[in-house]
Amino acid sequence: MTAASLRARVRAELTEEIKTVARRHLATDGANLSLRAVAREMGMVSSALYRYFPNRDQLLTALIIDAYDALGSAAEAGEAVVLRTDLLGRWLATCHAVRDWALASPHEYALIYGSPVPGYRAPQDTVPAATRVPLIMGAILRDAAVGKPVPATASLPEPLRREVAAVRDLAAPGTPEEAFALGMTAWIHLFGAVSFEVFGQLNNTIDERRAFFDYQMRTMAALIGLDRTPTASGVASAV
Amino acid sequence: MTAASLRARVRAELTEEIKTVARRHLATDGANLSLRAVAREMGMVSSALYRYFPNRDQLLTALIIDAYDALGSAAEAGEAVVLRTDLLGRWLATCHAVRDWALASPHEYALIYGSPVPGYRAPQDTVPAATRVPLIMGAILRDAAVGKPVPATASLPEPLRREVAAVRDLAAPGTPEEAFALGMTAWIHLFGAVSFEVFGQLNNTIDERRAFFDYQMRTMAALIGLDRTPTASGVASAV
DNA sequence: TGTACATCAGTGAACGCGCGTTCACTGATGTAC
DNA sequence: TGTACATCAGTGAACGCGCGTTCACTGATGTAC
Repeated sequence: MTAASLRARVRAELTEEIKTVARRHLATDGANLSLRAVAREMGMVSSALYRYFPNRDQLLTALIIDAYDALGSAAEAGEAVVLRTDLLGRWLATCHAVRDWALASPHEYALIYGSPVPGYRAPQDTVPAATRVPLIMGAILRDAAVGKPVPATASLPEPLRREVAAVRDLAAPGTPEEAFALGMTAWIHLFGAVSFEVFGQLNNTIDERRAFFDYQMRTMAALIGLDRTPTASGVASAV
Repeated sequence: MTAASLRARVRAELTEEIKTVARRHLATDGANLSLRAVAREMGMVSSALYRYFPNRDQLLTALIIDAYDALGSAAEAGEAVVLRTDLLGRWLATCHAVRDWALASPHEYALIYGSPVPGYRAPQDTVPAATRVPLIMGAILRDAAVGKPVPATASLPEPLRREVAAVRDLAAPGTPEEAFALGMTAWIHLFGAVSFEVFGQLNNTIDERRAFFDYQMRTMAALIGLDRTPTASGVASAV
């Protein structure tokens, strides 16, 4: 390792540390994170942070991308462990991994799925990280669609059907629009259920959070026609 | 009207005006609303606001209660117009009223269904206003349940079943747990779908927002077994 | 009805904080010859 | 290998703001006798 790469390495480590400290501050300050507080905690003068991030918004953007990536990795890891033929298991594993991550990192979850930060506009760089969870679900949908009839659904008016088809082509090519539209509904439900729980809407109502979530995800799985395929023996339990 | 009640009346009007101005400021400041900015816009000195609200948190609380009430009124008004026997129509009318209100008042919506405000803890006074929408849905569920068999659902483990039953007793007494659990799922989906749209998760994905929402709500309505009852002729269109 | 007193709304100054960002600078680390 | 120069990280002061809340006060409105 040359001396030059040592400096680069220190820089990379400090950049990571700034983000770690900032992540912790999300808990107290929410999205109106204080650069000065972060600098203080790092034992630096506030202006020093400008060597690492050009301004507050870009630090926020970095945190957002990291959050999407952490969530995506957690979901991918959870899903990867399940037998490929166990579609229901893969589905539930994905959903529970999303929920588990959100409960463990509620403020990062709020950053990406909560109310938009006033005055902040997320740049396009967040997109690839943000699509990781939808892509997992798309893959499951595609596997589920092979050799199945087109499901009966509520009607999809023509312009909507075209938009659904466009998304389908990215996430689950070959899947019928009807099946994919149900899949998008389940995807929205997943985040709706997690947000409800993480943001406190279930307080004083349901304490059996995990069971309730599992019930909902199974309900949606049934809606999109997932089940444990009987040809696979010794199916891994996903939950 | 006596002179005393005149003073009281002016006070009530100013209290309303403060809230109206504060509501407008939610758009720029989000939940970290500035009292000084509100006072400035009212042409008052900031300390004068303390004659009307003891502190910033209580002003926020008042805004939250008002938001829940506005949403509740909108939903009740939308639903009330539909023929009582048209259960699907009542359901869709409620859902669309919620969505319409949220799109018209996105920052107030964020205040009540977005990420929690760091450092703010909502007091119990918000509860009655917050339950208005669930109560409408409960009434529809109850009407839908009469004379129908218990629906088949994913399993409800015993402790969860008991909690669902407790909520059911408040919102839709007499409804089977299975039907009510599906109803709660649909309720969560409603707010999940609205949040997704209002918080921008559908950007660059689906532009046919209303059609997509309608599709989803119909899908959930089918899940809980709602349909237009054939005995009612001349059913009012809810959407 | 008139007057003395109490209530209340709004003022203005102050306390004690906070913030993001810029800028000229020092001194250490790395590079090229 | 040694030296001159360039790059870079971090400092500290400053700019120009912002904030919630308290407090003693003035003057108008309302109440009781």
